[in-house]
Amino acid sequence: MARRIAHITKERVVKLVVAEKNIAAQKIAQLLADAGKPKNDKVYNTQVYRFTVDGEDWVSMGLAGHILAPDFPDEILFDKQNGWYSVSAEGEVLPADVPDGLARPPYDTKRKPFLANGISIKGWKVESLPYLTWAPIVKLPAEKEIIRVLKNLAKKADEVIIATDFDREGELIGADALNMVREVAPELPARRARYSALIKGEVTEAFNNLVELDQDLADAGESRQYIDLIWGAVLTRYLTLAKFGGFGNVRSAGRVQTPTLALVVERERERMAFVPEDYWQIRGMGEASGQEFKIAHTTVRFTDKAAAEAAFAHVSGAETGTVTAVAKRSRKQQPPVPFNTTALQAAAAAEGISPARTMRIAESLYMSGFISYPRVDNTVYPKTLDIEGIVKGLASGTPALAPVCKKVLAGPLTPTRGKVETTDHPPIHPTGQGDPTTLDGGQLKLYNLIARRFLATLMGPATIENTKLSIDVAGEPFAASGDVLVEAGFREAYPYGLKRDEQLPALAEGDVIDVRDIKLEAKQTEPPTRYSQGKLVQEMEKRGLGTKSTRASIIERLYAVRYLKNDPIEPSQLGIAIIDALSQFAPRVTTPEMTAELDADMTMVAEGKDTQDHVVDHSRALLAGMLDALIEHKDDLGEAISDAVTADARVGACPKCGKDLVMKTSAKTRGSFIGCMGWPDCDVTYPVPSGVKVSPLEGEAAVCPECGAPRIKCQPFRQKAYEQCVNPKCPTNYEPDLKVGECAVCREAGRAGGDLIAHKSERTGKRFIRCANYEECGVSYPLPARGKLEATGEVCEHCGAPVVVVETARGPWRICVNMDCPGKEKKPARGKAAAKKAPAKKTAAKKTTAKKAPAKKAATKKA
DNA sequence: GCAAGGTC
Repeated sequence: MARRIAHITKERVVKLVVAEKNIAAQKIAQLLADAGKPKNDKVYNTQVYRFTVDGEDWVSMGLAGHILAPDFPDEILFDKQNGWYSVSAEGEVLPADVPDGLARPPYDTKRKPFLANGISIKGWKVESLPYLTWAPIVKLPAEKEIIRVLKNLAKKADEVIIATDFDREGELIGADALNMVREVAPELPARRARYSALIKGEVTEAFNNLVELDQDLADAGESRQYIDLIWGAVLTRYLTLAKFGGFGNVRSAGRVQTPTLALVVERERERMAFVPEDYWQIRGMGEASGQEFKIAHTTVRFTDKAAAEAAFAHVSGAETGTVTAVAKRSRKQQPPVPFNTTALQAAAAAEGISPARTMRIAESLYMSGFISYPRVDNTVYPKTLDIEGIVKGLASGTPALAPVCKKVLAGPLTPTRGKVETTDHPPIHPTGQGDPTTLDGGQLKLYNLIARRFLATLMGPATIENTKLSIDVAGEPFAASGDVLVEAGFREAYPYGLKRDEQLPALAEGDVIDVRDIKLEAKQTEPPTRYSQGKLVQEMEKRGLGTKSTRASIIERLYAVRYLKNDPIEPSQLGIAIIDALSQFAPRVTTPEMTAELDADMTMVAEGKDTQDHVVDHSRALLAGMLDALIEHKDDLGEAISDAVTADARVGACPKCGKDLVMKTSAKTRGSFIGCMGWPDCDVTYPVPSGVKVSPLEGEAAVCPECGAPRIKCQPFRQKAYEQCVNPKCPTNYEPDLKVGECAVCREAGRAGGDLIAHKSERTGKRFIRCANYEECGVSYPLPARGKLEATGEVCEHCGAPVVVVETARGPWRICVNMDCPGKEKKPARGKAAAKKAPAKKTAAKKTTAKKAPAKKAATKKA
C-alpha cells in the first residue's frame, strides 16, 4: 500500500473530486481512500488530498463556497450621452420591452465615471434605474486562486466528480465549478456525487451511484442570485441617490435585510403605540430567624387604586404576620439540546457576544481544531460521534471541566436530541483537542460555552425546589416564594442563565414572622421589549429570513449602515424612514413573503416546471413596475431620508439661535464636531471628545443647567459611560489652572517663573501640564482626561517630575506625571489609603526626561 | 461602490 501511494504523481489524476469546502474534501478523501491516510498536498498554496481508490489515482479539493459572483457588466456605469441606456433618447421604451432590445449604443469604455450635481455617483444615476432592472448579468471569478487550482487539476484528470453540498446553493456552486473546468477541458466527463452526511456509508454509496449534475436545481440557485442582485442593486442605488449623503453613506436594501429591519421598526412602533396602564402593588420585607425575604400581596397587580389603598390601609402599620400555609413543590429543568448555529448565537448573545462576533470566533476555533464545523442546522448528534472520546479529551485538556467530565463518564452517555435533525454535519461540539489556555478572552468564553453545553447535553435534569409561604398580615393575604437548586444535574456543567437561589427560612404553619417596609407602589405596565441580537436571529429563522450562515452578517450590516443602534436593538430615524419609504413604494421587499415566494419559484425551476429566464424576468417586471412611483417621489423621499439623518445626528438645541445642534464630520480633518444647523448664520460649534462613542441624551439630562448647551453620553471603549456638557467653557467642565510643581529644566537654567501649571484645552478638552516658560524650555506632560486633580507638592523619586493625585472611580490615583518615568506605576492604587502611601522623597531633580522642544518650533505651534 | 449566499 505504502508503495502505491509513493507512486502517486502530481502529473496524472484519474478522478478529480470537487467539494464545497476544504473539510469536505478532506473527509471524502479519508472515507474513499483504499487504505491508510490520503496524502496532503498543495497546488499553488491550496490544500488538496491525493489518494487511491481501487488502485486509481484520485485527488480531492475544496472550493470556498461560490467561486463566481454575479454582477452587472461595467458598461452600464456610463453616462447618458455615451452610456447604453441612452436608448431612451430614441423613443420612450418601457422597461418591460427592453430585454430583447438590449442593443447597446456606442459607448466609450475609456471614459471615467463622473460625479455631477449630486445626481450621479460613478455612473449611478436615478434615470438609469429602469434600464438597470433589465440589464444583463455576468458572472465573474471571485475566487481566482481556487479557480486556478481547479483548472490546473482538471487538465490532468480523466473525470471530474462534483461533490459539493447536497442543496440548491451546492448545485449552483458545482455548476459554476464545472463551467470553469469546461474552459480548459471542454470534453472532460463530469458527474455528480450526492451525499447528505460525511460518513462512510453515505459517501461510498454516493460515489458508487454517481449521477448527472442537476442543471435545473443550479438554475434555481442562480435565479436566486440574480433576483437578489437586481432588487438589491436597484433599490440600494435608488435610496442612496434620492438624497446623496456623501461617499460612505450607502442606503442599502435587500430581500432579507429590509424585512429584518422592518421587524425592528415594527416592534418600535408597537412600543410607541403602547398605552401604559396603571396598576398598584403592595410589597414589603419579612424576617424570621434573622433571615430576610420579600413578601408581596397575593393580588399581584391591583388595577383599582381604591382597592389597593383599602388593602394597604389594613397592613401599613403591621409589624407581624402569621404563616397560614407552607407549600413545597419541586420541578425539573431538562438539560438543553445540542447547539446548532442559531442556538449557539442566541446563547452567546445572552453572554454579550453578538451573533456576528460569535461566528468570527467560532470560525477561528474551528480552524484551529477546538470545535466542530460551526454552520449547522442539526441538533442531533450522529451515532458515529465518539462522545466518550470527546469527554475524555475535555477532561485531560481542560482541568476546570475535569470533575464534571468524570461524572459524565460515569453516567450512561445518552445525549439529548433537538427537533431539527439533518445529517450533513453534527451539532456544534468541542473536539476534545487543543489546549484552551492558548485561547484569547473571547475565544475562551465561547469555547467554554460550547464545551459546557456539550457536557450538559449528556447530563440529567436539574431539580429546583420552590417553597411558597402564605402569610396573613392584618387580614390581608401575602405570599413569599423561594427557589432553591436542590439537585444540580446538568447545571453543574452549564450555569448559564441560572437564577440565584432564593432561600426562605424554615417555617411552619402558625409561625409568626416580623414584617416591615410594606409599601404601596404605583406602577405602569411595560411596552413589548426590544429585540436582543440573539432574539432577532431567532425571529429571522422563524420567518424564513436568511440562512444560518447569513443572518449574523445581515444584522451587522444593518448596524453598519446605521439603520440600527444599541442592544437591545433600536431602529434609527433613518432606519424608520427607509422602511416607511419602501413599504409605500416597494412593499414587496419589506416583508418575508418575498423570500417565501422566491422559494416557491425556485422549487418550480428546480422541478423543471418553470425556467430561470421566466422567473427572473417576472421578478424584474415586478420591480420595474414600482420604479415609476419611486422615481416620481424621489425628492420627497430624499427629503425624508435627509431629515431622518439630521434627527439621528441631533444632540440638542443651539443655546444661541435655537436651531438643531448636530454631530458633524469635518471635511478637512474627518474628525467629529458638534455644529449648529443654522450655519453659516450661526457659528456655534463644540468639540467632541475623541476616542469615545457619543450619543445624545433625552429629556432633562439633555440640557446643561449651567450653560444651556447640550449634554451628551460618552462611551469609552470597554469603560464605564459618562455624561457631560459639550461646552468646554461651561463651569461644569471648567477647571482653574493649577500649579503642580516647578520646572526642573528652568531651575537648572537659572530661569525664574518656571511654574508647572495644569491646564485644560478649551478646544479639545484635553488636560496637560505645561511650564509657564514653555516657549523657552518646552516642558509639558499629558494628564488623564478625567478625574479631579490635586497637587501634592512632591516630586517623583525616580525622575523628579511632579507627583499629582487624580480622583478615579476606584479611588485616588497617585501618579508621576512623566509618561516615560522609569518607576512608572501601571495601575491606579486601590482605596483612599493609597493616596497617603508611597512617600515620595522631596529630592531635587537630577534630570528631567521631559522632551525639550526647540523654542522656535514651540513658537510656531502657538502661532 | 449595490444583495445574499457560500466559506477563508
